[in-house]
Amino acid sequence: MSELLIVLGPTAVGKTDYSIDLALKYGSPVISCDSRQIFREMRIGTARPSDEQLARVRHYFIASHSITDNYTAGRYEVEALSLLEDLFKTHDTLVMAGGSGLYIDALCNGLDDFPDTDPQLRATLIERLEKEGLAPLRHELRRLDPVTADRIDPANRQRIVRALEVCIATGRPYSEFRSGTRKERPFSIRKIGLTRPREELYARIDARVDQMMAEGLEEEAGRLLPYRNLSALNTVGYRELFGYFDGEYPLEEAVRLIKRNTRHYAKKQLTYWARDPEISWLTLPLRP
RNA sequence: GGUGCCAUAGCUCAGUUGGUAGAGCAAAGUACUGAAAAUCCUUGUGUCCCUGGUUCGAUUCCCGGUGGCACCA
Repeated sequence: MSELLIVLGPTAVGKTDYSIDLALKYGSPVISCDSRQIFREMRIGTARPSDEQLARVRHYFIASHSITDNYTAGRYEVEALSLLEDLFKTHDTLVMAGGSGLYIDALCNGLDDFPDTDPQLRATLIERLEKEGLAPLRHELRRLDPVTADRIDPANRQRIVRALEVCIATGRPYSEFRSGTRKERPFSIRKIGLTRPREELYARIDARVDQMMAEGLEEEAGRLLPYRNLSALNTVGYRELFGYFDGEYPLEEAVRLIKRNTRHYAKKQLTYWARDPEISWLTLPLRP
């Protein structure tokens, strides 16, 4: 009986407006599924819904956590699931919206039950990575878990560190935890994918970046500069401005890079979802 | 009007001592299980400006043309 409608799509496609309309239609709040809008310290650069939009419909997981929380997809799965359980007591249909593919997958199918790992362990591994390079870590992973070592691209340091941290923390290979089974959810799911012609999407991205700059993205990024090492700040729109603050290039180059990297991000999102057969795609018309 | 330089991928250019060509950027495609707006991987056929000549063979050398730039009048 209970149904979850998930509005997904590339950045700047128009998810916010669409999901608010849908939520109003069903009397539902909007549950956000966005790994960056979740942070209260990041408003302009993440294109958080406006105060007017937030006033029209109750939103969850918008500005609800701090960049210092080290938020993860695993935590989102737990928190969002528990929220849904609660809301389904009083709603038949709930609307979720967001662009973070891994978070959506975590919620729909569940992540495997990896044990918690010590953040200190990851810090140690990253330190080794910086000092010794990737090769020793790759060899260690091959020794501890050849299956995963074969699966991960040899140059992908982030995923090698992650797999290694699980192997070391548990004493068992990372691949042993990967069951590949989907978790049952006590509600049905409908995924609605929003898309637009590529050129139109890119034009919207360019326009939105200009808009962000006009709203004071530079000032916001400057305020967050002391936190640049947090993974939350490893985000399009902020990292490019940090480079400008460092004197690596002029401001207009930073803006060009933000536009380019946002386009790349949108394309990556489309690639990620292209293989998901559960999505019903909807090509949005030009705005009147 | 004269002289010189330039014309090669969407852009900026390199190159071929004559055997149909390759970098950077842009772009496109791909992978994805607790950093995911992250992190990785792959992809260059293009009338080498046009006509004619030399040559077995011309994008390359030569004549002429067209366009651009610079300098001189």
